[in-house]
Amino acid sequence: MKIKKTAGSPEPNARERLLETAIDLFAEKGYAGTSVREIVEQAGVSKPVLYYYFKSKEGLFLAILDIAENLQKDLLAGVLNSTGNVLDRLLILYRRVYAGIGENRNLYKMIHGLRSGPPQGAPGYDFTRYHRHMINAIHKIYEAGVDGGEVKKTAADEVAYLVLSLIDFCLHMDQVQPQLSDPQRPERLLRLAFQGIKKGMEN
Amino acid sequence: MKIKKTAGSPEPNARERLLETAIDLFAEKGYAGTSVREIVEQAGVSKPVLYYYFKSKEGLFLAILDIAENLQKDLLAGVLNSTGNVLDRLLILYRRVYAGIGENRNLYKMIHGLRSGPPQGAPGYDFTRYHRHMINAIHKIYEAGVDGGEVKKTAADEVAYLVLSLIDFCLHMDQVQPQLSDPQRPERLLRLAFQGIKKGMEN
DNA sequence: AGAAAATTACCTACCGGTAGGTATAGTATG
DNA sequence: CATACTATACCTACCGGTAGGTAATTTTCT
Repeated sequence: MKIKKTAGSPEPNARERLLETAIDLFAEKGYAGTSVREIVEQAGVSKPVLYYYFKSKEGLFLAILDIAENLQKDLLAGVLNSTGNVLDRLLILYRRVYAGIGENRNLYKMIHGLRSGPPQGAPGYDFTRYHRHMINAIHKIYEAGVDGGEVKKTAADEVAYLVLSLIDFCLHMDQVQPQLSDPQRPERLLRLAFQGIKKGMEN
Repeated sequence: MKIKKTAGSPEPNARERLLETAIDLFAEKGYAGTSVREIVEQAGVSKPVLYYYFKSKEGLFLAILDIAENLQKDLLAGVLNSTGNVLDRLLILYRRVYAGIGENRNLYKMIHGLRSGPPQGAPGYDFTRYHRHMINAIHKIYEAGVDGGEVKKTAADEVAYLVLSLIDFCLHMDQVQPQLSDPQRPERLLRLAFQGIKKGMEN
């Protein structure tokens, strides 16, 4: 009983290749800017194969987004298992996210582009979910710090926005201006935000 | 005789209408997602009119970006004429930017989408210029504060990134999740960043 | 066990429709 | 009459999607 076809079969199957190729192309040129012809050509399959596995260009697109959301869910679940003080845990959050993005660069790039840009003819999809998941995670970490008396009790919401804003910004920089990017910057900005900018706050 | 447009011609001319319509559509659906047919139809002109004033879809696109950059240049020049302490001037910066965006919502939306997303088949254009202009302005404001002994001397660059990150983030929210947006948030976040998050930093 | 039927996984060739862009012929005004 | 502007009609290339077929595997029936 064969497990798969021709036991060797080292190359990923057509479905897998289509997903990977589509992620790359959508990330690079956007949804409307990428034709199914390009995708199937670069994936080395024929057009109906795409329509066989996903039933349309939109179906392929949505399958990719499904993968992405599961990745984020798993990642954040892992982060929330961490222990330590607020700053440490926020840094863990950032590092894991950063590492996750490094492993799926183009997937993140694609999401990022669609999250902040026009739909480009792509099917309706609520991209704010990724944002909400992040805010929720930061909120939980911060609340643990409030309970432990480590950080100010006030304005947990505001802090979540502040933290996410600088993480988001650094990831954005990394994406858009990699030559100016610096993986250490979020850590510095987080410390800066913790200590305050004003003179006399040197701690 | 045909009653076309009478001498007065109070309505914006075709060129103007094309620009406005294109901004709206590019903002809403992206560059690749918008066809020249849609643009000319909605602008109430025929296709060759577009090719007469701008010589291609790309030409129209670049003309819009030219307008946008001049708007930003003028706005930042005005902000740098302001006086006061660092926080006040940063708030002025934010408020002017926010007001400017309010007056040209779709123009900003279009830039924002292209700045953080894939080119969508749009002609090459360095969108990082907008970012650089902002960083420069914040930097100048902050340096004035350092000279006046108002803020920490260290890490002027980092502060510029911190400030821009939260302004950017709030504008992004305003764009992407207006229901969660709050024009007052940047002001609160700026104050929070100035004072620090850590307990004992209450000022 | 072995033939028949169904399912899986892919192909070539082509569809109607629309994309960006243009050739040509006007009209209005200085 | 020349320049600026606008309309009709049309071009080719490419778009997303499909019709119809096939080779190979798996399932069902006897």
